[in-house]
Amino acid sequence: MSKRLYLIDGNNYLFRAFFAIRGLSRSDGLPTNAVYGFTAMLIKLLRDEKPDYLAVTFDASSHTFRNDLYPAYKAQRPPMPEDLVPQLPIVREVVRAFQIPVVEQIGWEADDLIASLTTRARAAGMETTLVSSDKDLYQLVGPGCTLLDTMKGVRFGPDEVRTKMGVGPDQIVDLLALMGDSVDNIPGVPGIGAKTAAALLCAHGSLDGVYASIATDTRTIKGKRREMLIAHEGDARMSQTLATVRRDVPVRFEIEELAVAEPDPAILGELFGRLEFRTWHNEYSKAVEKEAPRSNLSRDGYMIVTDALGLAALRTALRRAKRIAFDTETTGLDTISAELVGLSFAVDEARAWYVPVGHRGEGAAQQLAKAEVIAVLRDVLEDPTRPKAAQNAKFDLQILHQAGVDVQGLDFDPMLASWLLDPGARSHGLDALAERWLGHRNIHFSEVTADLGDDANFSDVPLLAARDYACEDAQVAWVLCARLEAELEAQGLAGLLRDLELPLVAALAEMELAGVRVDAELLGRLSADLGERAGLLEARCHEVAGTEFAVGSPKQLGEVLFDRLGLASKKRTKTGRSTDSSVLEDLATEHELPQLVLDWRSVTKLKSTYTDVLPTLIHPVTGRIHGTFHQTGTATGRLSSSDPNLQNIPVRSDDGRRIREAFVAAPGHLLLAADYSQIDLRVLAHLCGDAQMVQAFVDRADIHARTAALLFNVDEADVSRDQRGVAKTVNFGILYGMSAHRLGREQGMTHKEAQALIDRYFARYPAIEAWKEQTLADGRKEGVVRTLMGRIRRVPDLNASSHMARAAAERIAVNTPVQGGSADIIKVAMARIRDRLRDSELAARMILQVHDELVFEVAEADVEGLRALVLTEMEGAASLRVPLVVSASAARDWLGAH
DNA sequence: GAGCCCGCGTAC
DNA sequence: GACGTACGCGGGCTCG
Repeated sequence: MSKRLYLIDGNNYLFRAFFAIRGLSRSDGLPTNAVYGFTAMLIKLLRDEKPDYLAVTFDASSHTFRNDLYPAYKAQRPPMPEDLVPQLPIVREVVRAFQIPVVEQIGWEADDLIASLTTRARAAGMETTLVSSDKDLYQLVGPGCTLLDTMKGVRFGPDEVRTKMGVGPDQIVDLLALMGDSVDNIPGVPGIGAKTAAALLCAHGSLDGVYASIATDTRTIKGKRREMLIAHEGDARMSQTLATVRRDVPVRFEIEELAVAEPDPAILGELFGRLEFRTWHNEYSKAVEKEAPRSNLSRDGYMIVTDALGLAALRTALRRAKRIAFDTETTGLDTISAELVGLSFAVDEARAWYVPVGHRGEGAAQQLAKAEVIAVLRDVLEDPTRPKAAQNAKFDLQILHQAGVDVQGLDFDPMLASWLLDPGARSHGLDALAERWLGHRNIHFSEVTADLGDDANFSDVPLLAARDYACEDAQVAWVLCARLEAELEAQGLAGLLRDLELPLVAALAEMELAGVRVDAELLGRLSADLGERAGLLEARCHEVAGTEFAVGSPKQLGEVLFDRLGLASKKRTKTGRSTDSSVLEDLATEHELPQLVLDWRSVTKLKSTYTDVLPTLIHPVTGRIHGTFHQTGTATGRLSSSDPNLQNIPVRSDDGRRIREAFVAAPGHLLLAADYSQIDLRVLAHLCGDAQMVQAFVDRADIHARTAALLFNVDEADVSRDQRGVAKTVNFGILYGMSAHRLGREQGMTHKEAQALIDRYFARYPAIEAWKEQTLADGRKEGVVRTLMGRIRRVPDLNASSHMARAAAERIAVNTPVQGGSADIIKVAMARIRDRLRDSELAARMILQVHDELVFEVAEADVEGLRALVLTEMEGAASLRVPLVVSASAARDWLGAH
């Protein structure tokens, strides 16, 4: 295939970009619209067309031979828009940053340079593409030369030119000579436009043909038109010269110098940063990071196992290893339906193996059968005395479980280790960890799957590429284990990983695989009901507002409430006036609309987030919903949940509770829900050791009533509902660092009263304040706060100079030991329950965790057996200064189990 | 039109 | 701005 040269008509594109994109400028006011549009074109061209040779041409000066011939040439041009002028040098800078030659020569127009380069390229056997929309350039179209309008996505060959202009490329000059060009101020012949000119040329072939015929042929050329042609022959002849591009300019570039070079992403990233083109800035800056040198990890020790001998050798190496890092490659991320494609193992920094078992296409014939591989490696994988490690081991455990292997002896997981070291860190992915800790850039998944089709997966990756990718993951995981283990030891976190987080991995893996059964029909009925009510409420909102508006748009709602109806805006958000529920509740006394909006929101929230979505997440194979529990999803030590989030299923409102009813047990089974009573306050009581608070829990008192009694100096038996409510708010407020301002607002009291209440709270529970102060002092000194079981969270802002940042950090520092301590406790319980269930005869599975609650699915006959086991393990998960109390009950559905 | 941020609301 | 931890929806803006 011949080489392809692309010549960009710089001025043409600059002007088009300028007018196509309006109002884009840098924050200091420098206009950047034309630069932006031009750059977008350039990037698109490079990506879509992948030129071999490329140059951008510009007009270098306003005076050319055409002005000598005809001083008025281009004289009518309006001056360049003043917003475009400062962008000219910037565009040149962008082009240079892309390593693309800028071709411009004094005394020549870009068109002449383009024509001359095209001529040379044609002689060299190249294909030229002119990137422009200028009709002057149509004359160059022909063999080996087409014109591309990237903005319209149209490529012009001779046929397209003929269709558009009515004449072929070789007649374009004569066409322009006759019709003229008002933009360039080429006179042409008055009275002859595009249509007439084309018709004349069709009839007579060329300008010369037209004038040769004029004397003899009075039939087709007659009247006024004939007179004008004769009178303006001079103009026509001159116009012809003006419109003809020169193909013989001594352009100071050899074609070879126009070869496309790889641009330096650092330069581009920096330039785009200055221009405030954020997306490109990020993209190229990221590319710079990716180009970081590979570390000294070697691929020399990567092996691929495709025969029995190799497999036996691998088995021997694994049996001799102190620690095995392994990884699974699969057809997808859905662990229910994903198929095992290959296994990789590393036993030290140098040696790694890849065992393909499920590749298709090329090389598939060589690979060992999955059953054979599993048969040979099973005893190593299932041997609890052989330490094994894997990045995000939960996934690999699930995949291997589906393949019939029950992995034992999980000993390390870099992802969990990284999270324990800094639970606030942005990413704990293998690639990020390799960069951060080893300065090593991993082969990215997209690199090995890049050239495969849309339906491709890892099983389509060629064996050698798969070997490198998979072995690297095992190798990097192995090295990270060694590195992070030392780090954990140094920070006193190794025990937390070993005794708490790792034992939890299998529990979570099994929970996710178990999934939860939902009643799709019930959800469907709920959706329909909610949808109907939403429609009625929306119509009523419009009616009451006196206008149609998007009820779900806080912006539009704000306009209706505050501008149209004149209600008072009480609260601001970063971008406007708040319409959140507290505001609407306040406004509800003044107008009917706020309450209608609140009702609409509640109904549509339930529908769009739960009843519409949950049925779509039912797995086709199991008929159940398999959410994900993230072990590294929070900064405090809690789990998080997604797809769906099973930890925020409604329970507080009546409508919400109907959704819980849709979470049901399988036939013959029940759901048992067991939840800790007041676990956060118990942890707080334990941490601070406050005598009063500890006594309240030892007495098994109602903590909120007891607090109210202390706050209001009444007998516990005489505490009113309101008093208990206030005490409850204060109890929780303390955990979160609530301000007196908010407490007052929520409880309808003055700021002063609220402050007095908080002061009295701390006076009654004096150790709480002392503990807070101690926690903050330790935090300031060490930069971290700790939970019961030694989990840490970094809180550098405890020493921040900004008052607001410091106050926020202080709330975090106080809340984290409490929230994290509760998380520690339930995690211990989960791991123990999982182990005990495994050894028991009970037909029961743990299926959900909601921070202080565990939900099990259990055969009806085993409910009592399970309840006893669960209560024992949950209440015994930690021994605190206060008892842990758990209540558990069972029912067909989750709502009933409370 | 995809991707992202924002406001909002659900849970503990 | 003012209460900690999450996830996820729809609206709407930016950028492509």
